Amino acid sequence: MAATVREVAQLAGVSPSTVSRVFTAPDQVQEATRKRVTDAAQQLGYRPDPAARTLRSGRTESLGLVVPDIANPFFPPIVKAMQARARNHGYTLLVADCDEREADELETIDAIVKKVDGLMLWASTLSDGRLRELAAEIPLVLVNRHVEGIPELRISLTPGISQAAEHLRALGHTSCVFVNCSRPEHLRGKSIRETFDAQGLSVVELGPYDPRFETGLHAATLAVANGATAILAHNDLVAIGVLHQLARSGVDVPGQISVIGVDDTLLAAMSIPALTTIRISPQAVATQAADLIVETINGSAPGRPAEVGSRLIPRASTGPAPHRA
Amino acid sequence: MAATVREVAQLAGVSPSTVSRVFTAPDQVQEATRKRVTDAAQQLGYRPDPAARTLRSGRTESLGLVVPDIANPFFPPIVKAMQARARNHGYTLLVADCDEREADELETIDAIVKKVDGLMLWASTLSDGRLRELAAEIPLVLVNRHVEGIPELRISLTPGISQAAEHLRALGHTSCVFVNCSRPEHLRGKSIRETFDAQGLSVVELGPYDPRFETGLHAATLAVANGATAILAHNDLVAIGVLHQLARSGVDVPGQISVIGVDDTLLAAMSIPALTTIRISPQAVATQAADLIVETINGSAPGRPAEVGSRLIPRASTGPAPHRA
DNA sequence: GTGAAAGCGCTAACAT
DNA sequence: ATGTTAGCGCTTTCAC
Repeated sequence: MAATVREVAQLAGVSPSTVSRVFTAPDQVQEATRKRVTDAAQQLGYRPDPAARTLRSGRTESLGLVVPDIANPFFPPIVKAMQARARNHGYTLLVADCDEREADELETIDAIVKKVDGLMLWASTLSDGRLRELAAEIPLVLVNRHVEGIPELRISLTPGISQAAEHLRALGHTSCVFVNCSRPEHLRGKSIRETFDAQGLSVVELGPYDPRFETGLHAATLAVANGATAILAHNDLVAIGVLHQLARSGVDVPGQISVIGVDDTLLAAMSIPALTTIRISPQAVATQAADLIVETINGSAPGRPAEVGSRLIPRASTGPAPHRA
Repeated sequence: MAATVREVAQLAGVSPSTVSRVFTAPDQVQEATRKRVTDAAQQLGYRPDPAARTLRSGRTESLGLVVPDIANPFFPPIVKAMQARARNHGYTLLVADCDEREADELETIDAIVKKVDGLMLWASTLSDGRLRELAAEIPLVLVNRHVEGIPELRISLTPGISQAAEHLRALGHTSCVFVNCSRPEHLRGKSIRETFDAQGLSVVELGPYDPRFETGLHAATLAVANGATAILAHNDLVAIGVLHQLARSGVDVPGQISVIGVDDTLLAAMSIPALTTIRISPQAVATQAADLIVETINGSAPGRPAEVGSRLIPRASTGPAPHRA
């Protein structure tokens, strides 16, 4: 069961190095020899020991991903896709949840740095300095965070926001509310204001709040009081909160108010009415991030940041603006 | 940065063994010596190398969890809680998604067996024989699967189902439909029939289907044609499908039909109307599974299977049965 | 309570 | 194309 290279080598009548080669560089060993080794390995149930391999070679064949909250429905599809992509590259994915807390993030990273060949940090809360230190220690990729000199995957909501603005304008809306739950430095608010302005839509920004269901409840009331006919929420979760509050208040969606979310989590497709939302492709994000970290590990990372876009998924929660009373 | 025990030892004026002890059995070394070592380690930024440690000690300090589909909203809260619990025990959690396919499950397990000290398999599709082989190779815990002689965590829906039956009876329902998506050997159907019978509720079983949203759409139509006043769905996802179809057909929930789900995923709390569901506590599941695998690793596993229960979470999708026409 | 010595299983450098 | 040799960084006897 716990066979070693040496035992396999002996049974196959070759040296340990040859056995090693069969598993790491098969084309360096002759067909016939390779077969003998493979057979011997099979017979003994040999599996290379990753720890020994790592110790000797310095490679773990693992990639680390640190996310703020894996219970956030946005992440599981990304994790799933990334795991598949990592495996294509020959890596195992090690996912760590740091529970949205900075102290935990450091601890979480510490717990896995030495176990992986590269690290992907999602919206890291660490300081620029710490991140630079980290990048000096291990190949690093930042998602949704910019630090000069560190490889980065940017998720751009701009296309989706433009499409949302066009969509709303085409439906005759003029007065919108944006429920903001980003930290100010993210500028999501600014970008939305500019885009909507360009389409001749007025936007009142609410917040910043926490990106929670209850925020949606609260914001819906404010938006109604405000006389808005369209609400763009920070994400699907908040949008669902908005939907709930509107349903509770007897406000018809989309008859009286249109609602748009962000992320296209499964919540969106399954709400009633189904939620119009801005989709960020989990596959695209996962693939790009994985590819980028692998390139970084190989020293072949391109200088410019990778980027994934977004697009509007129109569903039933948006419709024509109501006629003026 | 990449300091070793030897360097730390030298700086602290002690032997490598002492440095090792400071990190693995601190109470075996004197206060003063320990302090010298800790300081030296700090100064050099020393972190023990997990690969070397594993190679020498045979312990990886990691736990593996294999789930059928991490994008299923049932799992992320469990993964999150389990990661926290594992960390409490001093372990890192390695999660692997096998995409509901048996071939992938073997491959997935293979990819991580040698990297963990113990393995938790969720609803494994492997044969009893394979699982026994695996259990001989590595400490193993099965969740939602029974193989004689292998430690097991059982998730019992019985309490939740009883409560659901009582709940429906109290509301005056008599004619129910159960949308089954389990494989027959799971006996979920049988257990529900017996429990509902005992409460004097008639149950028509539909299926088995796949546990998908669309199944709910389809089942809703059948249930209505059937004249049922209550629908118990295989899980929340299916229940939401039912809700959608009913909304589309103008059937009022809970006015005309009551709907109950299973799992209490975030979909349940967020549907409109909010879904009455049978909750399985992710914390309980995660904690029990993690504790069980740790006990198994330590050779202190109890003989009898661990079990976590369930309970009904009444929300807005259930109400009094309509009066007979 | 601390040190010296050995070696976990593998791969990389070098030799052939 | 294959073998020989050495050693990755750590923990674990076994002495003292």
